[in-house]
Amino acid sequence: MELRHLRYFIAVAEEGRVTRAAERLGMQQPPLSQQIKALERELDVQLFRRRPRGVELTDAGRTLLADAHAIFAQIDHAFSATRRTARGEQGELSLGFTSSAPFHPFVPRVIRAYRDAYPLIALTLAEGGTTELIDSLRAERIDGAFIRSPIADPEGLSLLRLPEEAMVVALPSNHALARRRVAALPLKAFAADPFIVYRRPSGPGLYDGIIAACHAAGFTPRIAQEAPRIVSTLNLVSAGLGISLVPASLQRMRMDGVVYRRLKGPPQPMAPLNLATRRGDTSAALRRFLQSVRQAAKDFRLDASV
Amino acid sequence: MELRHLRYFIAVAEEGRVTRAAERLGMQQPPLSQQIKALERELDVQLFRRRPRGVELTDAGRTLLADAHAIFAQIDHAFSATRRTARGEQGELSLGFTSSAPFHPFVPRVIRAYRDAYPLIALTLAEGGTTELIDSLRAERIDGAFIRSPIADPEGLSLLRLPEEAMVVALPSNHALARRRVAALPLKAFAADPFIVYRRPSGPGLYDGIIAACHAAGFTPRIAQEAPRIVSTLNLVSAGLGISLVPASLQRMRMDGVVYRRLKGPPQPMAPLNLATRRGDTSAALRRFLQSVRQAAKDFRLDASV
DNA sequence: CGATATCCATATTTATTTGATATGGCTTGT
DNA sequence: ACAAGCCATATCAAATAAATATGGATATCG
Repeated sequence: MELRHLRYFIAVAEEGRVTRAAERLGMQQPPLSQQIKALERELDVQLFRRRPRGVELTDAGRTLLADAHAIFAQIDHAFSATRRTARGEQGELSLGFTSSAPFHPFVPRVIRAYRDAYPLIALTLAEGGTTELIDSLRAERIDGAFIRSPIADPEGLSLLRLPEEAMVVALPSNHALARRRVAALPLKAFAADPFIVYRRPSGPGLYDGIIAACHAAGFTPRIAQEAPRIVSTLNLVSAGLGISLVPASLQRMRMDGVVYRRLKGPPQPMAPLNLATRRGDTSAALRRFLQSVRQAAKDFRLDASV
Repeated sequence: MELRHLRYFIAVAEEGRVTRAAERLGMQQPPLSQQIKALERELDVQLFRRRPRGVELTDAGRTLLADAHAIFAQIDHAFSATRRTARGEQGELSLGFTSSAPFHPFVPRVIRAYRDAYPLIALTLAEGGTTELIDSLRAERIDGAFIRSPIADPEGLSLLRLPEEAMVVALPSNHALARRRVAALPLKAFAADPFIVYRRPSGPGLYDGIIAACHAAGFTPRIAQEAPRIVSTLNLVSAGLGISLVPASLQRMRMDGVVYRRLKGPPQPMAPLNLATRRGDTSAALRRFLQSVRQAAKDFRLDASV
């Protein structure tokens, strides 16, 4: 059985005569008669009654005709779904976030834009630690990950730099400098404070940037604690264990006992934002997402410069 | 596009290598590669990524694979539905009844047997006057009709005689003979009574049989009323307008003011039962139904003789 | 590290199958 | 009775699918 048989069958059934159906199909009558007969032979069912003035569907033929239309409709559907998938307009995309990434306004903005542009993509979002995200990326459990810092071993991965943001200092609210109602403080003012830093088990994280900024400010910070995630550093600050430098967008996370102050540079330590993907990932959905990300980054910088 | 392309595509997708898929399909590798490429060209979509160790589905290919299975499932379904229809195991059948027919135990029995044997046939049942039923039959609104009497113009129709039943007399309950608690009475006892007979606008109906029986009993009945349906004669009997002869099965219709008495023949007037169908109706569903009817008639006569 | 095996792609030839042409038989309407 | 319309069959031509032969790329093994 081939689709040709069904196509011919439909034409004959609808026209009621083989000759006219052959015209409609752009062919001659005899081969059409043969193909219809071949279909009947394969099904072992008489589909038409041959009448002097044409042919007439049998009950069985009527049954087949109804289903034949449905079959072609389904094939059309399958084809357009396949094409949409190839164009990246349909399918699935899994994205990961490190805990602080969603605070950066760029991230929710690009997700929103992408969802609006490609509503047929089923988007899966997952939060996780940077190391875990990179593993998931390599294992193809996710297709992209918003992370802060560059990664130690970029082998096979590709990193897209996104707009970075300033860091601010998070102080316990009973800190001497927290009482003063100033908008910004120089980094050097915290030379004596214990620092709580975010450093993941392997790799640099934001750690190096902070140390470097302190050095540039003329002191070596005293590291009191290390926390595995940026968000958890705030808990330690709140407990009064020290101060911390966190991305400015974290200020949206209001927390009892924590006060934020901008840093009056230079040096102005910055928190990067990156999108990690697999190098050589051919997924069209991802390709579209990267387009959206690049566009959003351009728009974002434009907004910021205004 | 032909189904061949989809068949080949499924084989390659499932095997993961063209060579092995070709073996499974009983063909060589090069033509298979070509057909896959032809499918990709028609869709204008890359379905596989060629790898050194085989081929790998793209996202678009995965989409198509899922749908391809569904397409073949639907085709299988269409084919078996067509075959079932051809065998008369699936489809539709419309039957008509004259009002008194369903009282004859044969009729519900054969309907039940047929429904049990062919549950996939959607059965439509309709009641109507004999003339109306015959018209419906000719117009192909129904496929068969259970009627009592032979029909005037059997042109193009076929009549199957079914087990006939005795007629009984229906008396008003205040009739002199109704008071006497006898099981059966001779027809001659009603020589003086006004008769209510069933006669349809055209054609003989049961009328002729009744008249003939009376003549055989030695009198000419006095016709007081004619009623268009057998059942409505009972209303007239109940009203005391006369007596009527009705099929014995009508006794199941208990009616205030009506008493039934068997007739002590000879002569014993009989009520026939017939199944009318279109001559040359090729419907397999009808063919099966006629089989069931013939079988049921055989069983019925066997039961009666026991 | 070179040799080999594996696998897919391309080119060419062969085989199959589809479609076209010619023709005949049947039914209906004039 | 004859002509027109329609489908079936037989034969021939064309298109297309499949087979064979071969080459190129990449991993596997000695």
